[in-house]
Amino acid sequence: MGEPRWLDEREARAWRGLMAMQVDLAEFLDRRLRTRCGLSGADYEVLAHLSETPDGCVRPFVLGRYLGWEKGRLSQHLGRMERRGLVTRDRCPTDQRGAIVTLTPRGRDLIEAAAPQHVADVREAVVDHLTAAELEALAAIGETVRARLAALDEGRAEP
Amino acid sequence: MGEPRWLDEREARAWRGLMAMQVDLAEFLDRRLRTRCGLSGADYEVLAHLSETPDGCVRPFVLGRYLGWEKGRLSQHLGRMERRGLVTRDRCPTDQRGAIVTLTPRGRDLIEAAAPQHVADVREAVVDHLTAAELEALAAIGETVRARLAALDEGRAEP
DNA sequence: CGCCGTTGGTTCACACGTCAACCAGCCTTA
DNA sequence: TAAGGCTGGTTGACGTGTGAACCAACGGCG
Repeated sequence: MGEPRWLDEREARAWRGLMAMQVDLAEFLDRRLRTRCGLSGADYEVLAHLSETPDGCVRPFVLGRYLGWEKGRLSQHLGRMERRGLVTRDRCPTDQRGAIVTLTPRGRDLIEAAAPQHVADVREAVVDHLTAAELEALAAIGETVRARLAALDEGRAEP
Repeated sequence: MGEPRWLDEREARAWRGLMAMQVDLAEFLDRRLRTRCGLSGADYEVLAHLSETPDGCVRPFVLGRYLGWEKGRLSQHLGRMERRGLVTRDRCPTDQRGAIVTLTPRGRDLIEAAAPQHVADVREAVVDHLTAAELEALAAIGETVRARLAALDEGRAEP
């Protein structure tokens, strides 16, 4: 490998901007969600997906694939959410190994109260303050980067 | 409050792009750092800052302010890094309360090996695949959003 | 049918972040 | 100089993420 190619001024500005924004943004959204709705970001994602299914129930492995979570994490998180009365877990009738997660009324109330709040937060912090061109750029950048990351991960799956 | 203003197609694409990129990117960079250098992202930040000081030592509270970390977190993290031989902690001679963190030779070796790797990862994943205009947009977006967040936090500090 | 690899989930040990309580040393000020 | 607030730092309880070990049920194949 040759000598390192450090970032130039423009590149460093963009990179620092991205990283700093990312940290602050995550902290802001999480804090809002936590203090106004009593939900963590993770809770929100789970409830949001659950509330979008026709009958408010999913197989955990489907949820896991959708969220991109490891199964251990999902299992533990669902356990905590169950203890708090946000979801229930029952044995799946058609596959005796597995479970089926269902949104409780309380869970549904919470997510339905949280969702508009959350969108408002997103607007307040980001979306409403960017130009159409910037929104476009953001989407394009996101897609480019994710494509790169997917390509880089390619050579990692199979030995 | 009125009815929620959901995101339209363009806004949702930008938002999802940003969120997904953020998650994947953090995971990628952390994994690279972890597997190639044996460092977590947090380790890297600490070591990087430490290695930039003239004599490789800092007061923890300075480090904490720079990184934006709570002091409890910093204290515990430094404890773990000390156990791993990356830094040492001694009593500060001029302020008997406090400590002074110093980079060990091993810590310096690690960060000096990790830094070029990390920059290469950043290039590989992001910087080298964006246009100059996109880099500019990213920096501008980051600044806009951080300014918004700072303004929103304004009304939170004093009761 | 019975074996065996795969799949869905749980659990454990550990690393990490947050928050609040706590302590010792500093600094002002009466 | 003693009192009291502030500051730098540690600790502990708790919630959360990661990785591996583990278990039971499914499903294909001899």
